[in-house]
Amino acid sequence: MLLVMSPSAPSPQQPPSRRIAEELRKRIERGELAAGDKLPSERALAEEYGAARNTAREAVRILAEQGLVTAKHGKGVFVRQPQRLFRFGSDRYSIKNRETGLTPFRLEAKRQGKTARIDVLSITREVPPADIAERLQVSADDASVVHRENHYFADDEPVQIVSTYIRWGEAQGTLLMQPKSGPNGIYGRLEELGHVMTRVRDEISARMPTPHEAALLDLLPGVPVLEVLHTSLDQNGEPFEVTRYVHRADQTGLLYELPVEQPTPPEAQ
Amino acid sequence: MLLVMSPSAPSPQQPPSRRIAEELRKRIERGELAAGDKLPSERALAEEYGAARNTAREAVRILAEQGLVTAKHGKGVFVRQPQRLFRFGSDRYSIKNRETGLTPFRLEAKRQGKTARIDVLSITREVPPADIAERLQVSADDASVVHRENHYFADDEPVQIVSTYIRWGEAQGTLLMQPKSGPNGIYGRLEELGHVMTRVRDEISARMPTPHEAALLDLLPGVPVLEVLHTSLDQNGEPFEVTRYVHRADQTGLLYELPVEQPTPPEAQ
DNA sequence: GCTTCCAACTGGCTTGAGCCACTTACTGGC
DNA sequence: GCCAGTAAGTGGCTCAAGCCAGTTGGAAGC
Repeated sequence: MLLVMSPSAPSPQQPPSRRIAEELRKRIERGELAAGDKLPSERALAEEYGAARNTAREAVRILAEQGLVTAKHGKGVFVRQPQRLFRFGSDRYSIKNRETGLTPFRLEAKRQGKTARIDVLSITREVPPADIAERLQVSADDASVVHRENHYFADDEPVQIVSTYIRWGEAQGTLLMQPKSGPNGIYGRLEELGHVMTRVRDEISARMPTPHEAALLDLLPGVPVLEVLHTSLDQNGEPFEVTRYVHRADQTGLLYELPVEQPTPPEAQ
Repeated sequence: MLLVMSPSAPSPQQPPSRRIAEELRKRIERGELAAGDKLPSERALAEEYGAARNTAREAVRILAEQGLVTAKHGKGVFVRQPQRLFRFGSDRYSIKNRETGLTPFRLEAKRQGKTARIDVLSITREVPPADIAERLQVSADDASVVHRENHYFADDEPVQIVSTYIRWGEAQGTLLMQPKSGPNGIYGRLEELGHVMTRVRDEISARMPTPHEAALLDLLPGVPVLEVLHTSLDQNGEPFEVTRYVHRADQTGLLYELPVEQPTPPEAQ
């Protein structure tokens, strides 16, 4: 039983909304529509492609989901500007940076000519989330940690949400419970408690934001977040502090520079 | 002129589709709908909330965009399973791993009980993209590099797209132009050329996939990608190889473990 | 028992209509 | 000159209806 194919339609039959989205994507990639340019209105697109407005609208939604364009209510749809990434380097943990008296965030902001702002949202004793408890080696059933939540801004735009967890037993009654944690910040206090930051472990993942995070970070549709689960290890290899960073991925990136372990001579340590 | 507010509606007036999406999200977070469970059908949701099917459908779309649920044509909409992350550790560059004879990817796959497959897609001389040329310190106007494109699979599921760039001048006529690049892979050959990998620099960002990447990686809506731009530096601090990794973020993560630079004693080296 | 077919379910996508909210520029009054 | 008002344009969102395409399970035929 043979079916004769219609001689037309050599393409794999895409639905109209996707076809329109792809056409627009090509126009953007070819530079016919540059960053910042306004796309034709939904009604204009509909007419141009002989489709309903909803179909044109769906095409725009697809592009927005890909992070290519941004709609502004009452104004139009615009090609998104590729943002200069705010890089968080692995030297942000470097102790020598403390000598400047600036936190790594303020340092990086200054380097990029932006003003930094850090809001201390809360400092509370809490029951830790499971992943935190596991890494900090504390109980996930008791209020075994202190949680410091900070929000970071560059030029008054929210950039990252930072949640730091420290053992309650160590923080209790110290400056670690205060917004102003003293010289060299919390790492200064933790060092006084006998924890010298010797190694760090950063676990990195990416995902779409929760609605709560999207609101806090002022995120547009189609922008994921970078999540870094950071563990500080002291001179004995013991974890003494765990921090969860949630970055907006359209404005921030990470940079790790590290030495490569060379092969050990046979039989030697 | 005073307006008397209707005594109801204390909430900030969310549109129905978002309200439905939020209700469903709460049901999932409360565990009433567990991972793998099937949501009510679009038609059922519409009736339940007294809305049109399109509105219920929009609610489901919002959840899919957040990566919470996945629609399967003809079957239904299901709560997404949190996947065990395939972790790429910073020791993947460690030379001591070469002793096993396994590439880091095969090693990690074995550790997780999965079968690894690596497809060599192409090995071609090319004009490098601007970001690559800058990092490899070659011309972005000539065909100055060799581009090796590989696709990595775990249990036959695509996991990452890897594009490695090497200087054409060094690769020309060597095993670096061959799919089987000999003992210890390309790093073995590059070492013979006098480049001992001494430091690495990884630049990490997250974004939504292009349609092309989404197809290659078999990505569902609402799943971002992790992009790692990796530069290998030799004993002289010179870059000799740059690789772009594109990971699917729902199944992979990165792990960096590194020593913290201690403060240098004043005036000493 | 086996297979084939079909009905009823699922999501995928489009249509065309309508109302709302935000933005902009122009117009008219003062 | 200034300001208020308005009209026209934009996206945001919903509706009701319809057809298509996978999926599933049971009924009918062999």
